[in-house]
Amino acid sequence: MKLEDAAETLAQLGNPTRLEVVRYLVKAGPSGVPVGSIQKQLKIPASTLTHHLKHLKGVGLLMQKREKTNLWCSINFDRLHEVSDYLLEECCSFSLRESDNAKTERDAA
Amino acid sequence: MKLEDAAETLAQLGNPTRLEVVRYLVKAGPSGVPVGSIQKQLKIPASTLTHHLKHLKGVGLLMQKREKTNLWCSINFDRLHEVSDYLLEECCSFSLRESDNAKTERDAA
DNA sequence: CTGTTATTTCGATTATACTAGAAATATTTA
DNA sequence: TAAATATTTCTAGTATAATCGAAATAACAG
Repeated sequence: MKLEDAAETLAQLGNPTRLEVVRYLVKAGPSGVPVGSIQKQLKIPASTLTHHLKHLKGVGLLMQKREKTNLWCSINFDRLHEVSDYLLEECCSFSLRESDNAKTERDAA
Repeated sequence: MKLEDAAETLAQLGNPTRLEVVRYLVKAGPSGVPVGSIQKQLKIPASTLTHHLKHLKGVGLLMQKREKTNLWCSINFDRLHEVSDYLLEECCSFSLRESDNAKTERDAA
């Protein structure tokens, strides 16, 4: 994964409204949810939601599939994993050591 | 972790310059690196770098410690883990199922 | 076709972020 | 004190993003 792509994907996740949508889709699971359901459940104006869905789709986090008048949205779990993993690339040897230190510091505070 | 905090943290990671800095710090490990070294290595103008470091510190991703004229910067691994984990919260049951399917398909092949 | 529901486009407002040069402020060393 | 090095503040131009109402389009059901 290229840095530019990771940054762009993270930026899209870094909007409260979009992150809320992403979490809703994560919970909905692989079968997904229609746009309208997201809109009603999360109370996001339709035009605003469309705007954000476009962004999520643009970075490959969102998959869409039409069925009759409904457009079903589902999260791309692989893509989400990919960006999540990117953050911790090359840090594993440290993170183990750090967790111990950090825990000690937290407990002391 | 609250959604707003996660979004804000992800937003800060979603800038190419900052993500580059974060990765540099991740590789640098717990001991960290002085501001000036980041600046020279990544060729980021000093004022721009300070600006971005402030952002990273603001969301708790960056820790700083002064030593003589140098300000040492290190990544907060726990915080990084926290936000990374947040993205996949409540998706495990699905992702496992997905992985199993994938595995099954691989085994069958 | 006509009406109904679902979703998108348009357009405009408002706010916030990125960038970096120049000057200012530490902090140390001679 | 003076000079050297490290980092921050100030400032400002430019760009991009968030928001949402109203109107437009698309897809279907009768």
